[in-house]
Amino acid sequence: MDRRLIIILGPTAVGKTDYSIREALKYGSPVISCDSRQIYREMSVGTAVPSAEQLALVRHYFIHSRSVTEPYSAGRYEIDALALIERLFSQGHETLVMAGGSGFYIDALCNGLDDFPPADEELRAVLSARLREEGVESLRLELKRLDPESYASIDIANGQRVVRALEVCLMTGRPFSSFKTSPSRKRDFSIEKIGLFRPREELYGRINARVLSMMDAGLVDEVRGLSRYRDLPALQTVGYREIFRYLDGEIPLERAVELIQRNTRHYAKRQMSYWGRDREIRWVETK
RNA sequence: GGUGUCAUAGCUCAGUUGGUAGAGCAAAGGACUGAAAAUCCUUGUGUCCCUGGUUCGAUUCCCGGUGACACCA
Repeated sequence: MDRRLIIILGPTAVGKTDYSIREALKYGSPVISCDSRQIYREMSVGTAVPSAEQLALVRHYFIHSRSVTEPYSAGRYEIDALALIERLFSQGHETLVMAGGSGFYIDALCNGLDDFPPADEELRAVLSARLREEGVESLRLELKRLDPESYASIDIANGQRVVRALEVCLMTGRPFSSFKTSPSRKRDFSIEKIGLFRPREELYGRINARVLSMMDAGLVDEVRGLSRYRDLPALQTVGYREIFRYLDGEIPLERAVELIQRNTRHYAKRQMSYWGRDREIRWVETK
C-alpha cells in the first residue's frame, strides 16, 4: 500500500488554504496544518487562520491546538505531526494533505532534526540577557573556546544562533557541532511537495489587501487582548508587534498598517528564499 | 504677464571650489538543525530635466527652453 503525504507550501497569502481544502476533499483527507503561528488558539485575525466555514468543510489539525503560553518548536512539531500522520495512515488513509508556510517545520517533518537537546528556557533566558547587555562578541568568544567547529560554521553575526549553540554546549558539556551528525531520517511514506506561487506584484497586492481586511476584522482588539503575552515568542509575529507599537502610542495606526504590509512582504520574500533551492518542490502557479 | 527659487536613485534629499555622484527610506538577493511570521548577512538601481555655449572635460558655470512652487501684477 502506498502511503503518500502531499505537502502544500508557499509564501503567505498565495492561496494555500483554498488549494489545500480542494486537495483534501479530493482525497478524503483532513488538512494537517504546518504553520508556526496558526497553531496558537489565542491568535486568529492576525494569523489568517481558515474561516469557520472552511474548518467545517474539512477537518484541520494543529490549528488553534496550543496556547501561546506553552513554548512550541520545530522539534516538537516533528514529533507531534509524525505521530498524527502515523495514526491517520493506520486508520486507513492512503493520501494525506499537509499545508503551511513554515519552511523549518516542514523540513523538520520531512528530514527530521538531529538529536540536539531541546531548549533550556532558563539557560536561554540568561544567555539572551547577556546577548542584550554584552553584545554578541562576548558570547561568540565563549563559543569559540567551547566549540571551535561551530564557531567556524554557524552564522556568528546572528545572536540567536550563537545563543542556541552556546546553550547546547553548556547544557550538555558537549560541543553543539557534535550533535550535527545523523543523516536525514527516512520516513516510511512518500512525500510530494507542491509549491504555490504567483507573480510578485500580484502576491504583494494580495498581501496589502489582506492586511486591510485584518484591520476590518478587528486585529487591533485581538492584539490588545494579548498585551500581557507580548514578550512571548509566539507574539513576535508580523501584525502583532506593529500593533503593540501603535497601542504604545509610538506610531499612528496608518503607519502600523503600512509596516505590517511591508513586513509581510519581507516575510514572503524570506519564505521564497527558504524554498529556493529545494529541488523536490513542484511549483504550481495559482490562479 | 513679471520676478525669484528649485529640477540629482522608486520617494525625500545631500553633493561635486568643473574630473559623470551618495545618504535615509523603499526595493532586490541570500542564509537558516527545537524562537523560524523569529534571527542574521549582502547589494546603489542614475540620460544628475532638455537644447546650445565656454572648457581638454559640464550634473556643476553661462544663454535659452520646459515643468513645479512662491511672490508681484
